[in-house]
Amino acid sequence: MALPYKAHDLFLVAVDCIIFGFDGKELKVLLVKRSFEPAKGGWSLIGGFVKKEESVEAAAGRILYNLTGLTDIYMEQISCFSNPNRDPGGRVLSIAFFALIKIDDYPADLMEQHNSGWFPLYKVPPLIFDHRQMLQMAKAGLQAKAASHLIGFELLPKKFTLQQLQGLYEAIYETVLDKRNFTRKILSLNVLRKLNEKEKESSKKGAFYFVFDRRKHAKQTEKSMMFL
Amino acid sequence: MALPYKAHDLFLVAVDCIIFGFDGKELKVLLVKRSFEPAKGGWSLIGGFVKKEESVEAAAGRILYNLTGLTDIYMEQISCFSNPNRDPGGRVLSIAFFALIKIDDYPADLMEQHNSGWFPLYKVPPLIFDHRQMLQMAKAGLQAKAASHLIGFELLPKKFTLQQLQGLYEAIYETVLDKRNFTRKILSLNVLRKLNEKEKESSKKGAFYFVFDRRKHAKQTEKSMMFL
DNA sequence: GCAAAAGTGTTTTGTCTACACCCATGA
DNA sequence: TCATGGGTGTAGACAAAACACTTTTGC
Repeated sequence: MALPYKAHDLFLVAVDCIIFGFDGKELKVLLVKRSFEPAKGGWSLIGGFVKKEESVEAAAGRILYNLTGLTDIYMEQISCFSNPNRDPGGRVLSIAFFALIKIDDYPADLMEQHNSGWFPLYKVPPLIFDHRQMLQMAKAGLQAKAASHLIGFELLPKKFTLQQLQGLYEAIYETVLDKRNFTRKILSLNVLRKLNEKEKESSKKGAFYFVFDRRKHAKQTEKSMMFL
Repeated sequence: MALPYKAHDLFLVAVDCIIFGFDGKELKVLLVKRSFEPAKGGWSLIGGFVKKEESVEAAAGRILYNLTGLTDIYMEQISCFSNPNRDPGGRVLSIAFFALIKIDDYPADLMEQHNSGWFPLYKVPPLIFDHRQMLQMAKAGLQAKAASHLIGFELLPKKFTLQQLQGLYEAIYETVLDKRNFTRKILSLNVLRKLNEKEKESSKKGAFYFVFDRRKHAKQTEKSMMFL
């Protein structure tokens, strides 16, 4: 069969991933030092080219796996970036994704190996191409999503204290929340299970651990998570 | 200079536009009968291929202009659709946009010329490829955006009555709103200007026209528009 | 015994919801 | 004069915001 779409322009298509992590205090983004031209040596989002036989989602998953060794990473498409001059190396479209990982799941040896590093959002170095803009949109997308869906847990260890959870939301929204109001609200969502175990690092008294309970969550109709 | 990105796969890239219109009663989407293979004769979103020297936004604008003769159409990127089998005619990525137009701005003669037609959202015929899925996402995107931004006015004529405006939000959210609560809320946003002129078609008494006042709007901090 | 973080309730405020009648007009 | 849609206010329920002290325990 003759291909019906002759005579149209062809594009290289990349994906770039804004990988967020949370260290208990700050929201951070994972960047790599680019190892090839153009813009070799510049700080860059994690990216790569899409292959013909895969979707862009599959490509993002593959690239994240290659970098981190992790599968089933929470991921969401942000936008297609397509300014004709965005990449001096060629005519490349890029589909940006944000991804949420538990910061401890990304082993330090891989960080060295890939020349990558975590940067707090307010200390991000100059980025190549339009990656700064991608980061801005990813941050906005994360805020929007977290306002209505319980995605925060993707950024926390399996068990966490309420104060860590509150700190995460404070980091995402760059705001300060009232401890009592936050506790009441999050518990009223009925998606947490309290463990009989305390985190004793950061205080003498110790704070109870909680886990996100998917069973409970499935039973809830999603309430607003707007903490602002 | 040698191109640094050799040996990566190339893609055709299309844009598809979900064009919404509002006739005073129903939210509608503009579809065309496809005039070429594959899927010739099937109902399709309005689309076309992206050219090398333009962004996807520019491509969408060009395609909308070619179809409607309109410029400065409100438009928002939804998502990239990239399933390898989505288009039997070739390996085509598509970037979906939703677009909002004032339904009367699209002249009837152009509709005939392009074999296009307006369909209420609950009476959409089977669509080609993944266009149904695009439409679903566009609808969700419209609802999400309209909840926090005053984009509804893009779908209404310059002057409109409060009942038309309410009808629009009811159509977008597929719900029924209380007239008094709606009136109070929308007027409290302080973005409308009441005209000294009445619409007398649909009632004996006549309903005052309002216009969206961009000056007032600029002075407001965007409040929630959630009417649900 | 004291420093440091954990945990816990009440009051006030504002917002959302539900609800029904009179008005102006053209036919 | 009557049928039609236009326009308007209030009370109750609920949710959000503000706010401070006691508890635990390792040092």
